[in-house]
Amino acid sequence: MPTPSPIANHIRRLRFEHGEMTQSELAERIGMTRQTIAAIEAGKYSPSLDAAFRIAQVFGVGLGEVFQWRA
Amino acid sequence: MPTPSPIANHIRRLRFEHGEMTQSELAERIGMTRQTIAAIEAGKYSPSLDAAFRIAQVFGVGLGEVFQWRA
DNA sequence: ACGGGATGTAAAAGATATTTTACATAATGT
DNA sequence: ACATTATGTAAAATATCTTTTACATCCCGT
Repeated sequence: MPTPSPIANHIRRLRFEHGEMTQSELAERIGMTRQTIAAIEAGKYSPSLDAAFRIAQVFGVGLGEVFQWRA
Repeated sequence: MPTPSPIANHIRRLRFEHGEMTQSELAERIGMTRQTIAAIEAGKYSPSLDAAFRIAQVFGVGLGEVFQWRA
């Protein structure tokens, strides 16, 4: 299991706020797999900055509105 | 050599705006190596979100003011 | 009760990021 | 001229992220 990250995220909320978007849909739209979305959403590890940017863009918000740093 | 990333950054400018901070100093402050800073600064690959957050915090700005997505 | 869609999770393989070690050059101060 | 500091860069090893494959449960509609 990957190392837990000190980064909180609001992916799940954003998904539901955007038409009940499913993990699979989100994954497909940013070119990643469902498992990766699930892991990031669960905070199992911190994603690449690239992945983070693509996720934020799907929701039309800035990085800071998806991921928050606590440490 | 790592893959070039579609992410632009302003680390170098920010370093100089913050007391001519050196790559080594920045690296030390965020617990990474000088080579990693150099590679990120040169856009050789996109850092982890964790590294990105730590860099932004050193400069006291948000992620978007350090890294910008173009793609 | 059954089937399908959404999610949780895990192990192994693959890809990418980061460290370590090492050497090079340019700029600066003495 | 010499030493020191900052930076560029590279190869190999290590760590971390991501995919692939697979199976599990939960929930909802029929």
